[in-house]
Amino acid sequence: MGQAVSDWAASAGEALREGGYRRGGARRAVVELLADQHCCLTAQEIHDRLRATRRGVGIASVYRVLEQLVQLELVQRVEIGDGMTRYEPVHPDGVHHHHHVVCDDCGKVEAFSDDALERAIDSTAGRLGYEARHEVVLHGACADCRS
Amino acid sequence: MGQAVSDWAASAGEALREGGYRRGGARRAVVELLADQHCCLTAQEIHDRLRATRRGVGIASVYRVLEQLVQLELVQRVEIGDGMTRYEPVHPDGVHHHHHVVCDDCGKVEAFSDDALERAIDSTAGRLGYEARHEVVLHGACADCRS
DNA sequence: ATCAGTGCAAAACATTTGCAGCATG
DNA sequence: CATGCTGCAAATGTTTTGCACTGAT
Repeated sequence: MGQAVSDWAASAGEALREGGYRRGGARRAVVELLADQHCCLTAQEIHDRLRATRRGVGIASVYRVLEQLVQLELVQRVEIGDGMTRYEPVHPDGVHHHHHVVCDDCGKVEAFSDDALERAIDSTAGRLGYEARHEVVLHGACADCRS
Repeated sequence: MGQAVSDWAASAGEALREGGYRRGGARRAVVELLADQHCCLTAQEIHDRLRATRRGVGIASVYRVLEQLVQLELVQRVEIGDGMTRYEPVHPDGVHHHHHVVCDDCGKVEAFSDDALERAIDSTAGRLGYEARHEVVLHGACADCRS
């Protein structure tokens, strides 16, 4: 995982530089935090973690940086239906590509991946004439909540 | 389509009656509007259409009725990543079950369905121990926006 | 030095809730 | 005629924006 993490931080840094962005403190802090994540975080969670571990970053800057990263396709939005948008790094070449299962009782979010599902989605997207990124969200009750 | 539409309105009416709900004007208006839809609408769109075509229904009532219908599993929420929740009727036995493709340029939302994709999702959900409802959203650029 | 980047506070939205009056069963 | 339903307005929670100041190049 260390490899992919630093890969992402490196690509992100390069893309930002090429985009003409400066390496301000807030942007760097958000990128570094995201590089350590493998699953999605809300803007508020990012804000809280940054306040806890290093110089705090204003929530407005968190949103601004996330928006820029989404535009550069370095980060993708994930919506699981609880009114808050989550964000997670997108690794090049689909590495670490995954989807999410949400427990509608306790709100827990887990990641999963499945090759057969990916193939089915690719073939469907092709049929529709979209070469597209995609998002699958499963909703149900997790093992803990069913017991 | 006429068949499924009236089926849904009928099931909805019955479920609401059994749930002990009264047939107030706002609830009836929202159910009737939804019965004519095959794809998802935002609360605001529902509010606007009701104001245009019949006695207006307060936006608060629109949200209240939608919440009740979601609880009764007559309606499901759809999140396509633009900050607004959409709602669409759920037909019994998975009839008319579908997913959504969103054009990230113009915002157009289209429905699609694909049996192979459904089978892949069912099998994946089973493997994860979730018997779950699911939602697939494809994001890309539509034919119009690419030309 | 310049101009992008940042934090704060205020604004803008989507959604929810309190409440007093209305209407269904 | 009692209680659920409704609309309005206010509250809430998330995300965006205005603005003056800071800091990277």
